[in-house]
Amino acid sequence: MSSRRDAVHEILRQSEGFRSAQDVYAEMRAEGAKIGLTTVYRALQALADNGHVDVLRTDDGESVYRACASGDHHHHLVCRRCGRTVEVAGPAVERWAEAVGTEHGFTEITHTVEVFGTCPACSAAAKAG
Amino acid sequence: MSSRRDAVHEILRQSEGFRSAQDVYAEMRAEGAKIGLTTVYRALQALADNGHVDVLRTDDGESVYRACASGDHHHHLVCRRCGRTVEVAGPAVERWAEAVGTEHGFTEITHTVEVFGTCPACSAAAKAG
DNA sequence: GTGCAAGTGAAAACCGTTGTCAAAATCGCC
DNA sequence: GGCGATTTTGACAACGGTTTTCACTTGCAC
Repeated sequence: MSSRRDAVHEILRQSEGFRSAQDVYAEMRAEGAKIGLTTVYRALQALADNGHVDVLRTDDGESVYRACASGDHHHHLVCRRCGRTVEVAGPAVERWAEAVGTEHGFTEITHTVEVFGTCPACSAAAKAG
Repeated sequence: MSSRRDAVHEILRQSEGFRSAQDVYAEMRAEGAKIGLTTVYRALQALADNGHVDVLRTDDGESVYRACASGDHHHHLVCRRCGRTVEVAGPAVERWAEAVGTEHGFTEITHTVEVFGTCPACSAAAKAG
């Protein structure tokens, strides 16, 4: 229905890593798209609600979004320099989280797991520079 | 040196779970302490920098702080209702994160892992209510 | 007491995000 | 195609947590 939402989704699909709302907005405007910041936020929220994109919070409280290949539950290995992201599955971690929770009598266990590092390209660049 | 910072630290020590800066500030004022919000923020940042308290971000972007018993690396099992927190160690998770990173050629691997659930008291209360 | 560095806090600035509301686009129906 | 109803859009204002600013106070050395 909404071409704007699709446009936002498309930007994320073309991105290697997580992008912030402001970032997506800036890129769309730079490409000449006529879109408002409000609409970008709404599109991202809607996409996140439908599970079409993954959301996480950066250390400084910004929400960042990514169109992930897998719709299933998975985690991310994110380069802290360039933001490039690899989707990773971790059955062991899922089990561990569940076990830790039930062990203490907790129910309805959920968890957040993110792995950060410096990707090969960036560590090479750092060494060269 | 600063008695204010100690006071802030003390509030956290007496708390069961993570507390927000505003929350700590409100409590101190309620107790009659003469302190400014600015100072609370500064104290919390300093404590976090020195590793005396752990920090994490809530889903709505607020920073929350906790004085943890262990100075070592550990994770948290947090009740999503009352905020009560249990410190948990997860050697398996540490290894998994490291392995996932190196497997993709990433270096300087770090990770964030938090487990959320409903604690026994809160799930009992929910059932009763 | 004097001088200086560090600490403090009220108020303002900041910044990402969310709400408001009128204009514009789209849909359903004839 | 025409037309009213509904949805979407976006400029702008508000919001809320955090950070900065800056003048004032406090503690310490001399």
